[in-house]
Amino acid sequence: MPPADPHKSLLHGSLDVLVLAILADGPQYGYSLQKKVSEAGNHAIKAGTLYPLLHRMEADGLITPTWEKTTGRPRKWYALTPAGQKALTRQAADWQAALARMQAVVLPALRRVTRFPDAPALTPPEPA
Amino acid sequence: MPPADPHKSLLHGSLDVLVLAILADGPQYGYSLQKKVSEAGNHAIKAGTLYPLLHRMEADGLITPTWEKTTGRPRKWYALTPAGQKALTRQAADWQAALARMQAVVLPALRRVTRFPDAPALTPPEPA
DNA sequence: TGGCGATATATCGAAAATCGATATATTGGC
DNA sequence: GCCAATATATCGATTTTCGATATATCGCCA
Repeated sequence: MPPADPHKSLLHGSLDVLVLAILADGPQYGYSLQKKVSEAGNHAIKAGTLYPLLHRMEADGLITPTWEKTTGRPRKWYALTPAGQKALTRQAADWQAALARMQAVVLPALRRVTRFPDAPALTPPEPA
Repeated sequence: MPPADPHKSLLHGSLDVLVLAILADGPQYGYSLQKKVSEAGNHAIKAGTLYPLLHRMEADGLITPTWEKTTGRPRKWYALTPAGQKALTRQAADWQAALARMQAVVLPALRRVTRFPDAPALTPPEPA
């Protein structure tokens, strides 16, 4: 059912996978998701980013909301739907695969550049 | 000197880190970078995405080009500058940190959902 | 009592990133 | 001769994200 997100790939985002993964552990509401996603990603996610994303995932049938009337501002709890669980299975597996490949490139590069931080810049093989 | 990328965070992108990491192993030209980045990320990156990105990184002083007049279309080789090496050190470290935290969320979720793919969706703690 | 920060959801316009298409040019295979 | 692969580049349209703003309640502190 999800119209298969137009662009936006494994390389970017991670936001969708992260939200789905957090919800796999139990329902959360927007504000708590914002905190958890920010903590997991080591970077603050703005409300203006998260809420439209949640609305899109809800429209795609991946998550389903339940309003809770608490004291204070009411909370909108989101739970994974079966479609959301399937999406998580697929997306998280793809994410792992891409991650492993990227690590194979980034880790050696980080080691090299950390060990020899002042090494001279390399030059092209045989530039004209 | 890089104007400290406006938005675009660790959570997304990875494209910058990946390009810097590949160049840490030696110079590459656009087309070869396109292939290598696509392979590493498990997803095809379009030329219309990569070339503007390379121009931006060049403008930021992270990479420096050298034209090579080969038989066929000439190649523009890119090499890491010292600033590019510093950027790689910082960005790759941040990337690792964010990655470790995200893995801590995604891996258990993937295991749970893979092991019990048809488990009933969880419901909010005490929805009104 | 009054103000402020945290909690909580939501929308809007602006800026940035990415795509998809197109342009240009050479080489090699069929 | 035609098409695919190589190779760099730009352009408009779509999508994403930010930053700001709106609204509302609660608790804290002066």
